[in-house]
This record gives sequence, structure tokens and C-alpha cells, in this order.
Amino acid sequence: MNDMKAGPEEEWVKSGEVRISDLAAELGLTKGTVSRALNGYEDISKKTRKRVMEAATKRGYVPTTQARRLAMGLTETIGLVLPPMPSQPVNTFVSEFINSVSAALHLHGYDLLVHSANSEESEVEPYRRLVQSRKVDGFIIFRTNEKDPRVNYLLNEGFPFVTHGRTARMAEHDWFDIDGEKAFRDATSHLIKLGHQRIGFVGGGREFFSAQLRLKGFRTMLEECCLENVPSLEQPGDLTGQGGEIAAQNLLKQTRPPTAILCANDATALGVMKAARELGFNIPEELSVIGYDGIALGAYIDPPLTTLTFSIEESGKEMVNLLMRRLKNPDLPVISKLASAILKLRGSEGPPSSIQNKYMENCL
Amino acid sequence: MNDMKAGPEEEWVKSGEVRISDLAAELGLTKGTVSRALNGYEDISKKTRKRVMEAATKRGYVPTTQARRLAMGLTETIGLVLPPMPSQPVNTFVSEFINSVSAALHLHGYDLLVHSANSEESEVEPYRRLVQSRKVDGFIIFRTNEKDPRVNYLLNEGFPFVTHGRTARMAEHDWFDIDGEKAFRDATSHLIKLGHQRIGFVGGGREFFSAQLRLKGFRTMLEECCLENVPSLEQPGDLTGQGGEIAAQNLLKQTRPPTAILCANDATALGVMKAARELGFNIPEELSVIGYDGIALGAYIDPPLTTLTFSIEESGKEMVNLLMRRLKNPDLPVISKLASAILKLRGSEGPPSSIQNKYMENCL
DNA sequence: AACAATACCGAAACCGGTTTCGAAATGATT
DNA sequence: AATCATTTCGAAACCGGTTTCGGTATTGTT
Repeated sequence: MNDMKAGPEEEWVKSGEVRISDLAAELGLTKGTVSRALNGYEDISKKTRKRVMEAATKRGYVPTTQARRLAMGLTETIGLVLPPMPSQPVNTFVSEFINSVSAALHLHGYDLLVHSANSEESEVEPYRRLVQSRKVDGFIIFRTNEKDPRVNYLLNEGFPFVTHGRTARMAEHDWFDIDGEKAFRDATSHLIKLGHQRIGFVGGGREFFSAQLRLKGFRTMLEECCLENVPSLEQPGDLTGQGGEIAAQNLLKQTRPPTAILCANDATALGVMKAARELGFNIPEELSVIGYDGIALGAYIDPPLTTLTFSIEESGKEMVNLLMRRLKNPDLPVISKLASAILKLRGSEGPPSSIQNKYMENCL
Repeated sequence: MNDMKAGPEEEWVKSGEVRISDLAAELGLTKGTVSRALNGYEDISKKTRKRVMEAATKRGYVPTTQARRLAMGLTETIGLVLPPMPSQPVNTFVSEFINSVSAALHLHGYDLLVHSANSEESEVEPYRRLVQSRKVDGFIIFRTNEKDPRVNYLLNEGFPFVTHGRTARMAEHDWFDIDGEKAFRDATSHLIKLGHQRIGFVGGGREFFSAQLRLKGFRTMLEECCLENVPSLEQPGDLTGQGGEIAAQNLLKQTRPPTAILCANDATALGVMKAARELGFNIPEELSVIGYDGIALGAYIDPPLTTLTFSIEESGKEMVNLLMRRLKNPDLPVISKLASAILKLRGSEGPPSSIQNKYMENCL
């Protein structure tokens, strides 16, 4: 720029080819000095700092991440291990979550390493490998189980992590979660206010803590409204569409089928709706269905699926905040954050057709 | 193990705390020798190799990835930049794709770095940063545009990458793609054989090469079967549900609406089905709908969505294979791989109700 | 037994940065 | 002008590995 007559040998088109030693040699300094100048050390004169800065931008110098990280003894990388995919993935949660986590990490100068789990090996194996090879500084864990081997392993190692979802040892680690219990209280209350008295519930596997909490919210609200808790109306599920189908058949073939079904997630709800259609139940006239997750696709089916939804972006952000705090100071007391889901009414629920059960007015 | 009387100071519970220099000191060797022993060099005696190996496993030595990579001048990491999320993501492609790519990379000892794109900056900016900071050895790119700035940048830099989807410069880089043209010829042919003569098409944005190829397949088959190509039956879309709704309204409000609609993807098809329902069209009796992507959710709606589907897992594997080949030998000629989609009949298509147009028998 | 060939390992440079320490140069103080 | 405090930078160690080179010790050959 400052000397066009220098000719083409002055061009530095290819990026990333200049090292700190090149800069140092060019400026007649040592690489230590150049490094300190670039990193804002106080023992560098304004003049040389300016020289260094200008040369760096002119030559397009960008420090080699690997070398910097090795020298500083950190990886600036967070690991996220994908659980083995269900055969029929219906949820966009994972990609949205990865997106928001990655974006939030980037603000802190951290990278996201995504690892896939091999279903043939132990669940903790990927974590062990990443820890031992020192590829990451911490983990983002989601879809926790109540007794989670990953959590146990990392707690034992003293390795930083944050979970999306609670565990049996939630008092020992940072976590973020959606208040599924409250969400299902709300949804149940909504159905009761509509006049429903026989409400079915399709849960998730026992291993998923969150599904248990949703069931708890359902039961709590039933009790609060003086409605009987009928065991046959509580069906187990597996958070998949197929599980929903089976559960719905069990519910709807009963002599007194429920007039509404709460589902532990949207995939389950879709299965329930499919089975209901096949058994001749009109939705929402003869059967109300409510899901959980807020998947966008629910808006395009007939009728659109009423669901409990929450901000995945916020989840990602909050979890990253928790993790960054932990990395900065490992000795801080554990903290947690509970966010709430909101009931998104879209049309798959309504008042029961035959008000054969009188509404119990002693409960609001 | 060999001396339990040594007491607890012989325990090495915490993993990843032992360095190669520790091993060397313990064995009375230099770290260079230990390194060569572990990496299978020939100039190490069987005896010392055995000693080193045993000590390594006993102490749980795992080399620090950062240091190894710095020394060897490679990152063993592949970058994948997520495109800015649409406001309403309906597709599980991304998470499945990440999963399969990650798994395939792992087999080669590579990691996957997932980066999110900031919609406020240039599309190539994330790539530039990752290249300059030398965080990755190559890229996996998906959802290509015909004129793709990312491809232009990386080609100019001479940086390795593979695309999922073709571009205008596909002769210059490795790519993997689904043969969307053939897929839509098949789908169109299927509809024609069912008796349809007025077939609508809802495309994607002009920038998506793949959407253009699907349109081409549609047109080709129409021509092959001597059916008139009616411009008003070709509607633009944007690969979203909303776009599908608008396009369907444009199609179905015509005086002679189509009896079938082909959609550039499943999200669009869902929007089309929603609009059709609202306009009183029965599917598939009065309107056939076919999508593309094979999203699992399509099986749970009413009627289940007939779609063109392909193996995302295979896509990921193949792309990783292409990229690994390129990294091993950058000077190899570019190659590409075209996989085919298959028509998955699920029920959203059937013969047109009123056979008002006689079937042209001069075409099969 | 003398010599050449081979096996085996140590020493040291290197990857590309960061950070500590001390010395030289500069400025301030008396 | 001599002394002391500051500013500014060079030298070198370090992070944790890999890889080249050369020198012994051992073996094989005549």
C-alpha cells in the first residue's frame, strides 16, 4: 500500500501463512515482544505497539490457535455428545440447540466440538475419551436421566459441565431445566377448566427425569382439583410416535376412555393423534390432545397441535453462561436455572363433547 | 498392581494427568524414545517397546491432542458451519446430518467443529475465521447455492472442502448430491401414471441449485409424456411451510386447479396440505401432494405424506470419504458422487377423482 | 581378532505461540 | 554528576508432544 513500486512480491494474498516469528524478524523484534505487544501487555512502548499492530494487520497475521492454546494450557472448546439417534427422529430440538449453544460459545471465544455416540459402547466412553485426550474444557449435556452415568463420571473426575435437565445429583452440579412440572400443571388445569374430568397421560421412559416431573405435575393438579387419579389413565411411553400410538390404543379402547390426553412430548402426541384417527375419534371434539416441545411442524397438521413450548435459544444461552462461570471459577457453589414453558393453544384441545361429568365447582 | 504394599501413593485415579515426560522419567528413557515406542517406530527394541506400552497403559497415558497436533502440523478437525436458522425449522436433516458426519469423521480420527453463522455478517466470514486461525483442515458444506460465496472463497484459498449439493463451479470441487432431477422425474411419472394431467409444482428459491434441478426433472418428465407445461402451475416457494401455503393458494384458486402438487420439500408440502384443507380440498381424493426429504413426521399426519427420501447417514459417510481422500492427496482430480432418492408412498397421492382429461396413451 | 553392518537409543531441534526474568536504556531525583 | 526508579525490550524457558540425526553397543562377516 505504502509503496506500490515494490511490485507483486509485496502481495500477501494467501492468508494464514505468516507466523509470529516472521513478524518479529520483519520488525527487528523478538517474538516474545511481538506477542506481548499484541496481547496488550503494559511493558510495551506505544510506538512499538503501534508498529507491531500495523504490521500484523498489514500482513494479516492471525495467531495459530493450536499453539496459543497449548501454551496457555486450555482448549477453549466445549464438548457436546449427541445421544444415539432414535430410528425416527421427529424433533428439531437438537439442531436448534446446537445452533444456539454454538452461537453463545462463540461470544466467549469458545468452540463447540460435536461428537456422536456409538451405540455399541458405553454411554460415558465418548466423554472419557474427550477428557483424557484433553480436547475440551467442559461439557454441555442434555437429555439427562435420573441416574446419569455421564454425570457420575464427570463429577468423579471433577470435570466441568452443565446439564439440560435435572438428575438425582442435581445438588452437585450446575443445571438448566424447563419447569416441566409447572408446565403440566398448567396444561392439566387448562383441560379441567374446559370441563375434562377423565384425562389420560402418556409419559416417557422411567429413566428420563423430566418425564417423571411432567407426570408429577399432572398428578398434582388432578389432586388439587379433587379429581380422582385413575391408574389406568396413566400410560407409559417412550417419547416416540410409535409409543404414543400404542399408549393411545390402550387408553381409547377402555370402556370409559379419557376425553383428553396429555403427552410427555410432541412426537408422542402425534402418535396419539394418529391412533385416535384410526379408532374414529375426532380431535378435538371427541378427544383433546396436548403435547410438549413446541415443534414447528405441529402447526401444520390437522388440527394444529396444542403444545407446551419454550425457547431453545434461551436454553442454550443460559447453559453457556452457567458453564463459562464454572470454568472461570471452579470453586463457586453450584447454581441452577429453571425456565418455564408456555402453553401454546393451536386447536387440538377443546371442551369435551358430552358433559356427562358435572364440573366440580369446589375447585377453580 | 505389582506391589500392593506400595500404598495409596501408587494410585492414579485421576486420568489425563500423566505426561510423556513423566513416562520417560519413570522408565529412564527420553521422551523422544517413548514417543517412538508408542508410535510404532522400527528402531525400538521389542523389550523397551513392551516396557513403554505397559507403563503407558498402567499409568493411563493419553497424549495431549493439542501438543500432538501442533507438532504434526495438522488439526484433525473438520468445520461445519450451520446456516442461519429459519424462524420455523421443520426439518431434522441438520441434526441427523451432523450425527452421521461426526460418526464418520471419528472413524478417521477427526473431530467435528460446529460453528454457527451470525446472520449479520457475511456468509463467508465464519469460514475465513476458521481458516485463518487454522482451526480446521477442511469443511463440510451443505445447502449450496448455485453461485456460492463460500465455495468461491475456499476455492480461491485452495482450502479443502466437500459440498452437499452442486454449484456453478462443481467441476472444480468435490461434491456429493442427491439426484433431485431424477427424483422428480420419478415422482412426476408416478403421478402421470395415476392419471394426473394437470400437475402443479412448488419450488424453492432460485438461489438453491437443488430446487432448480428438481424443477427441471418435473419439466423433463412432463415433456417426455407430451404434457403441456403450464407456467401458472409452476409456483415459486421458499422451502418453508408458509411458502407452501401461499403457493397452494395461488394454485388452487385458479379456475382449473391442478389435481396434484409436487413440492420441493416436505415443509412446503405441509404448508400446501394445510392450505388445501382450508380451501376444502380432500387429500388425496381431490388433490395429490408429494414432498421431498422424507421427514419422519410425515408418517404421522393425515394423510401420511408421500415423499422422496434418501439416506442422510449415507450422505454424511460419503462426504467424509470424499473429504478424507482430498486431505490425503490435495492434488487428486475432483470427483463427485450422485445418490438417488426413492419415492416413499405413504398415502397423500392417488388417482384424480374426475378423469376429465383422457390419459394420453402414446406415452407410457 | 579385526572390521563392517546393524540395532537401539539419547540429544536436540522443532511446531508456534506465551510468560517470566533480568538487563539495558531512559528519565527522575538529589 | 551520581544514584535510583521506570520504562522497554531481549533471552530463554515452557506448553507436550514429534522427528531427525548421530553415536554407542551389539551383532555378523571374513
